[in-house]
Amino acid sequence: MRVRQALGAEAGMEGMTLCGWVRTKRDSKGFSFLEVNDGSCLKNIQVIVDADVPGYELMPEINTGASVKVVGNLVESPGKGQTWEVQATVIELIGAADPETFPLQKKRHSDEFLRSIAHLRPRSNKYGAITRIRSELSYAIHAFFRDRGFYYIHSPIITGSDCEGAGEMFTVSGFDFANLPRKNGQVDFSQDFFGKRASLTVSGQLSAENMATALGDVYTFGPTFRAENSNTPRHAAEFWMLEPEMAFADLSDDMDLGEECIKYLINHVREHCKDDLDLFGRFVDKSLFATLDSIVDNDFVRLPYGEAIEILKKATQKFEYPVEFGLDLQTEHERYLTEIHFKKPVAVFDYPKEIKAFYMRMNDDNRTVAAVDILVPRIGELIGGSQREERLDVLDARIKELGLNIDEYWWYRDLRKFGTVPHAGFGMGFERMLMLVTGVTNIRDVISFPRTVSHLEF
RNA sequence: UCCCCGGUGGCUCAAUCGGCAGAGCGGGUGACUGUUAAUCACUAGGUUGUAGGUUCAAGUCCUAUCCGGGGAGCCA
Repeated sequence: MRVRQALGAEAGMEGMTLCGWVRTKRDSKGFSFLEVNDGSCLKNIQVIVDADVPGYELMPEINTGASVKVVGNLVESPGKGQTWEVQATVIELIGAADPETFPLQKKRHSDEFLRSIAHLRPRSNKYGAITRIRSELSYAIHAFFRDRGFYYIHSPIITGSDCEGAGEMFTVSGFDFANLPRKNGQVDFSQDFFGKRASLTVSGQLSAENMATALGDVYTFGPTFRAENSNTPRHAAEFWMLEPEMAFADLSDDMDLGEECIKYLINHVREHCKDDLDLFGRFVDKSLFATLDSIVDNDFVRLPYGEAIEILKKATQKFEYPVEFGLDLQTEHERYLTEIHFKKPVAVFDYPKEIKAFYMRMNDDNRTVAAVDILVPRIGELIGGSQREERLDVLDARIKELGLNIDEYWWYRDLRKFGTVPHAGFGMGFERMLMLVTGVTNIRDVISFPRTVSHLEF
């Protein structure tokens, strides 16, 4: 039986067995209290071990961090603070934890220290809670899209395409690095495993677009990799991204989907992770629930980029970076829009073509493209999406205009040659969604084993 | 990559003008027949990130370097 089930019991029971890790022990003369946690929920269960219980002689070794097996009876607790407790009939020490070297105390630790013991931090309340919420949020993504008839597709992790167009890539190679084959001074990738240079994917979008032209509505949800030297609390070299793609859909459909998705995910974890989420509302961000309520209860603002520029120009606040049509919005501008001007999520759309990718659909004005960024308070850009350019001639013109090698895009162009359809999609950073939901401010704390610049431990 | 702040016991921090390195928690030992961050008593624990330098004297000042945090850029 797991702690979660025991604590939710309707009636007492005899002869139950629980396994878990000791969070704390309180000794008295003749008996001990153990707080046992098994990871199934935030709460511990209190176990009373009397001196005559078999195994009591090992109590000096049953310390914080030790794993134990408890056989006993679930009874109503006479003490305050818990409904149920376990009166042990047998206590078994499975694995001891030396109290002099076990690093987790029952008192609160700093996030920085816990990052240095990432292998043990899931045994703390906060990181156990994050891990459970992360699991539930993943499930919610599948539930949301499945309900709407989307198919979950698996885009490749290894890609031979250097045209995904979303940042620096990690090279994947089978070469012996001490002895790289070279040709004309350059590394000769034709001799490598794939016969060409291979990389870790930065986005599943092109695959998703491909599959949408056959299955209609699809989504990818998996790891992506960026070799960018960004050192911030919002970036990791390996992170998970959700990328839906809809056939026969335009930018307006895309914004609808993004808004609906964000609200659904928040509602889902609020309903299914109450205890865990409550910890964040109390200790991590006191305004968390007010923030989440305001996101769920209000319509997102839909703001053309041109109007966003006008609002920023009229702002009394001084910005460090210039505001001008044609320039990208900086962090300070995004925060002004979401946190000061509108005080809620803002979907900025129709960006100048110069600052957006080649595959985004050209608008009739010929100077903007059908792109959207959904900005949320504190996090900034949570979703980046667009309607894709489905007209072959326009796509080709953009590829040439940007000086890209058109031959590389042969299969992507084929999708426009054969039964092309308007389609749209977006990418959502999964960790950023988790940060929004929990109020956690550092991405390293919503990934169990974060990979960031010069950090590859655990 | 750039800018700012920090690094003192296992953890979280203090140490005034450059003048005896301290506390709480955690650990150990003991007390306690229902505890709840248990309580009470006693106790151990330090080359102040590292390498140089200035000084009668450096945790404190200077130089370099490493690590951590925050902000920015890049982006999700």
